[in-house]
Amino acid sequence: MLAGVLRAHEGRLQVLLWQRAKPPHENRWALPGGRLGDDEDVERSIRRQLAEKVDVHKLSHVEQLAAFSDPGRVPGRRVVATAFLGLVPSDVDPEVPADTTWHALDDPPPTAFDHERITHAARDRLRAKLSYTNLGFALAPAEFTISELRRIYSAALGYQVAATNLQRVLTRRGALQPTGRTVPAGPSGGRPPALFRFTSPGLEITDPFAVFRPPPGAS
Amino acid sequence: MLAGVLRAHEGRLQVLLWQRAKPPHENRWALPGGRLGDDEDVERSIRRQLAEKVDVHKLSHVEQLAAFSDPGRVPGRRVVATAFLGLVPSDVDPEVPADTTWHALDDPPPTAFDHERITHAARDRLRAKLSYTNLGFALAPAEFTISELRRIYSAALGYQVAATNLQRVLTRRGALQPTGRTVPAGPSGGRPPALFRFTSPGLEITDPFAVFRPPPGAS
DNA sequence: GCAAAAGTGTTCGGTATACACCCATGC
DNA sequence: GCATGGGTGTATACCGAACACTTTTGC
Repeated sequence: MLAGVLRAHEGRLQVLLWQRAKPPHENRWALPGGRLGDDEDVERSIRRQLAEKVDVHKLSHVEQLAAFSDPGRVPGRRVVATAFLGLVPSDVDPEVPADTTWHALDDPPPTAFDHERITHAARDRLRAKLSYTNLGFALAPAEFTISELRRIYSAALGYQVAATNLQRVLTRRGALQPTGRTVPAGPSGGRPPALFRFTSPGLEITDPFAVFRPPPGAS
Repeated sequence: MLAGVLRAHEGRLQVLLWQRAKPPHENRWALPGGRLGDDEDVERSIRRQLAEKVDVHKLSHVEQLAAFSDPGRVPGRRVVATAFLGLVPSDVDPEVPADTTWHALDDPPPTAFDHERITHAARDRLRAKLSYTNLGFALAPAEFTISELRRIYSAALGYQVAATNLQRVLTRRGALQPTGRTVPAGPSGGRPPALFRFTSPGLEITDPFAVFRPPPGAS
């Protein structure tokens, strides 16, 4: 039970890590997680584990990645880890324990065990789903300007996306809604940006990439 | 450790099930699987388990689906199952034990535990990947006509796909290659069909559905 | 007025689909 | 020759990317 908890912050993607105080891999940085309890399924369990590091209510999305099971992944008796992707909106800065901090994904500290691989799996899942779902809602504040959203998507994807197309694509898919309100312009002037929100608070597939599509009438 | 082993057969999608001889869920049909050994990772383990039911060499593809962990999914002590999708080409008919047979997915027998849910997860994964990868290679024989491939895709997807578009899309993506050879026409005449093969023997993403694409120069 | 930032209109290229048409065989 | 199934050419619709242009503010 391990989670790669990610957020977009200051133009970069960050992952939540805690520093191990004891061997093995003393002082290395590890993903939060813990053992599965007898009366919970894996998703409930990882949310419980994460509650100790991040306020659960700050977690905007959690999903299962895969089981990591290489017999040599940790020293000693083999441990199978079910890995998760967790997301935190960019406008909340949850309280975290003293041993725990955010680290830029592109400048990682020394990590424990196979946790860097798991972090990469989390990042790759996020990037893929940003393209064909409305998963951006989990990284963005409840309301935001297109510029802010552009920064978030650019940080998460690792390259610049154009605000024009971002707005158009998400709007056409019905994922984005104007609130009708605007926000004052910045210090250097400019037109005051409009505020938008995501239409749905939950994960939806907005681009059913299905080629070989079923005939329009079919279910 | 459970696997939904699927194949396309006679226009339908089938799953490999064995009939339980003992309680719980006596006489119900279950997915093949078993316990994880200490010295193997989950993928190696499921291949070993499946070797008892299906000749491993007949398995054209295996991939992890997810962990199923509901505390009530099996009676008694909770068991976490890591589920897999397995695929068998349509031209091989592996020897299977006496208690084991293929069942049409759209006409399932009484199944044990949550195995029908897992079967559906396997089917959904297959359908999704047929659209944006070359995964068809795992369902098709090594060489095939477009008509045969059309039948396989139609069976797997659950609706009719047009041979014209199937050929064109897979060819444009570079997934399909003509062998240059043809096969005699059928009993009712007609032009002798050409034989094709898949370009790559392994899974490749042929349609990077990425919207918000990176600038062409980027990695 | 001018610079700056936001947002819209328009064009273009690529891809999937639909459908008409041509091809090669058995009888 | 004709029916049958295989394969190609062409037209259409849609979507995302790029870029020019307009709008609205601060100074």
